[in-house]
This record gives sequence, structure tokens and C-alpha cells, in this order.
Amino acid sequence: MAAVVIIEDEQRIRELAAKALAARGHEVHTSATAMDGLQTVIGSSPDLVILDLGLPDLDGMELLKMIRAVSDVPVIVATARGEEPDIVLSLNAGADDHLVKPFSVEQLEARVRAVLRRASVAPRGSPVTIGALVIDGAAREASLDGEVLELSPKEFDLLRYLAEHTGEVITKRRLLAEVWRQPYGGSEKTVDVHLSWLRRKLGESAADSRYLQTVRGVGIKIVEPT
Amino acid sequence: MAAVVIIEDEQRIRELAAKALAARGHEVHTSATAMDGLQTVIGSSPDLVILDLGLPDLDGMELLKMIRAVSDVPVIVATARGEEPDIVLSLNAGADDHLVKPFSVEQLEARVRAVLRRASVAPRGSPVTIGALVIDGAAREASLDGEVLELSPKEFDLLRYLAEHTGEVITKRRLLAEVWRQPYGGSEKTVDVHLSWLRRKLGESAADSRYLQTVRGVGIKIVEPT
DNA sequence: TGTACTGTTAAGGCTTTGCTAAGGATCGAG
DNA sequence: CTCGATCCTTAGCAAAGCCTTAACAGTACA
Repeated sequence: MAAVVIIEDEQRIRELAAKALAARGHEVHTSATAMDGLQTVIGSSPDLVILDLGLPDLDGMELLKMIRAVSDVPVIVATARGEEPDIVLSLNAGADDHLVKPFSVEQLEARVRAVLRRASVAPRGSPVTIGALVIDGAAREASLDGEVLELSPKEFDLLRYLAEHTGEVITKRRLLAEVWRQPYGGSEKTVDVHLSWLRRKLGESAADSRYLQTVRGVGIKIVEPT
Repeated sequence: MAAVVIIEDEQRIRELAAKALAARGHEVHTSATAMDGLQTVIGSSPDLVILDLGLPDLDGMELLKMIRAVSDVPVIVATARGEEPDIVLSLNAGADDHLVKPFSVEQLEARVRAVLRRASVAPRGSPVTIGALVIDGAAREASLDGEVLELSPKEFDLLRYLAEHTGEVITKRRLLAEVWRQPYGGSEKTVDVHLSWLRRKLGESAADSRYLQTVRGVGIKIVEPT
């Protein structure tokens, strides 16, 4: 199915997870330490990494950043209960999903499935086109009327997410979850601000909009201009 | 099946509910206090929360609002018998359903099933068509003769609810319960006003109506024009 | 003809949204 | 390591839109 690296110091959990994923047909490598884990990730070019943040030899967050520095491989982080702040930090540092220990095998499998699905779908070959607006995920570039837009990272992610759901109303909360990677917490005002910037760069305003339409009390949608 | 968090201080009820839901294949986390509950919700990203409003350490309503401030997760509130006012308040505060203690396991399962179904089905749903009237839930847009109608949130919800029950007479009280989420309070006059606005935007009046038909003494129904 | 129900309009208060600006964090260059 | 640039978040105010309430008019039915 897919190659998975598990970096986890507790032997019990490590073997349990490895067994469960192997049973689902994945090719599993395991590491008990951060340094060994990094080696394994670099050496085996896996499709997914499961990383325990509570490693003994190196702060897991550091390892995550190191992995991110050399690869875009999806990473699921695991934390012990009561370390929720770490979750937010790790998602910001580039983690794709998280697990709270103790977790069930079912939950592990569900998260793995979800992340792999997302990852395999992500490399969308063809750019999305909405009217005169073209969003090229591979090039990470958006253009309007042939003119390339200068978007910040978040602005681009936001625009792309909306474009991938053209015509569908998306709540700000959902945007926080999907674009900001904060399924819980975060202020919806942040979304407002980014939308405002996006509108400006698209050459429109809330009052006079071609693409971004506010749906009061619900959220926002991007539409093909009439 | 789905991840559920139960926040309930009475041990007996908590364990009973947890057992029942686990037996149905759900992954259950429980908390006995509000603060722990909030932690658990944030940490485990559940698909559903069952929340007792009568917690010892913090007013349940406050906890509900805190949860709502950070997530759209469906919440079922539980209250002791005779606390109906709390139910209304909680539904206004964003609860999705409610249980009155003591409740049976069957009742619990039924509510959980209903809420999960609603949550997973809601984002889908192909547009409903009634004559020249099309209601698209995903785009949150209604059109008549191809012309997009400018509806306020409540107007849209009202129209959609009626459309989902085409031909069926709906009482104003039921509309208050289902559309306004006020099973007890609320003035039926409010419904009249919104219906009036809806009629105007549909280009009809009470006397000459194509879609919205008053059934005197009972309620309102939407019909396919002949 | 009276009564109860329904239709419509207007006004006020409230919520949501739009936008600007400031502060702080992060990242890269030198 | 330091500086500079960029970006993100937060706070706050202004503006727009919406919902409810109230009041009055109209209508069916006994």
C-alpha cells in the first residue's frame, strides 16, 4: 500500500502500531530514537511518518522541523494526553494530523487512511480555472486575466481551498480547520482579514465582488462571475 | 464508527452511556468535569459531544459556549428533568439536540444516530426542484426561473425546510422548532413575517400564490404549481 | 357581523462582516 | 548574530444586514 515510518520510543506502542499497519498491507519501518528516525526517513523516502513528540533524545518538535526541512512527507504526530498545546505547535510546524495517546488501532488506521488519501489527491495535475482566475497548485501560483497575483502563503492556500470547492459555501470555522490546520481554536476574525486582503488583490471589494461572495451568517464561496 | 466525548459528572450515567456507545462501535472518551472535558474535546477532535449541563465545576452552558467558540462539532446536551428552560437556552447557544435525564439507552442511541446522520449528510444533498424553483443547499442559493433570489439566512432556511417537505402542511410551531430551533418559546408571528417576505421575493402574494399555500388553522405548505 | 387567524409594513436593536493599523513572530541575507 | 522584510494575528471601529416586535389591515368562517 504505502511505506510508513514510525518513530516512537515506547516499544509496546511502536510494535502495536507497526503490526496494525503491516496488517493493512503497508510497508513499515520503525525507529525508537529521533536520530535513527531521521536517518530512516531520509533513507527510505516513506509516504507517511508517524512521530511521537515525546522522544527521549530530542524534542519531537525539533525532529519534525528537521524532517520538514528535507521533505514534504505527510507527518502524523502523537502526543500523550494533556499535551494539547504541543498539538497546535506541531500543526503549525507542518504536521498533517495528530493522535492523542492512548489511541486505538481503529483511530490510527482512520488517520493514516485520511492523510494518505489527502496526500495522494493533493498533487492535482491540472490548475483550477474560474472565469479569468487560474489557480495552479503545482506551481503555487495564481493569476487573474493572465496577470500573476502576488499572494502570501496563507492567501494562496485560502484561495486554492475555496477554488477547489467552487460554488460551495464554506464556513470560516471550516477554513480554520482545513486551511489553518486548527480544527479547534483560532479566531474567525483572522479569516475575515485574509479574505479582505484576497479581495483587494483580486481587484474587488465586499460590496462589489466578482469572485468572492459572502453568505451572511454562513460563510464564503467563490463563484464563476456571471 | 465515530469518536464521541461524554462530559458527565455522575459516574453511573457516564459509564452506562460510554458502554452503550462503545458497544455500537464508537470510540468513547469520558470526562467528569468541565475543564477536563474541554481538554478532551480539543485534544481528541471528536465527531460528537454529549454534554451534561449540570456539571459541578462550571455551568454547562458556559462550557457549551466555549466549545462553540472553537469548533462546530455537534453537541447533544443532557439535562435533569424539569430544566426545560435550559434546553431552550442550550439550543440557542448552539446545541444540536437534547436528552432529558433519566434517559434510556435506546433513546441515547437514537439521538446519537440522528445527529451523526445529520452531520454527515448535511454537506451533501443535491438541489431540490419544485417547478421553476431550485434550492441548492451547498451553494446556499435559491433561484426562480433561473433568476437567483436574494434571501436572508432565515428566509433561505425556511424555504429549504418547506421544500424538503413539499406538499406537506407544516405548522408554524414546527417551523419554530425546526428552522428557528426554538421548540418551546418564540412567537409564531415571526414566522408570518418571514413567510410574507418570502412570498414577495417569490413574486407572489397570499391571495395569488403559486408556491406557498396557507392552510388556515393549520399552517403552510409549498406546492408544485399546476 | 364578530372573532380569530393571517398578511403586511415599519422601526429599533443587535449581530455579523469589512477593513485598517499595530505588534510580534519568523525567515533569510549578509 | 543582526538586520530587514514579510507575514500573520489581534484589536477595534464603522457599516451593513437581519431578526424581532409591534401595530394595523385584511380575510375566512361561524
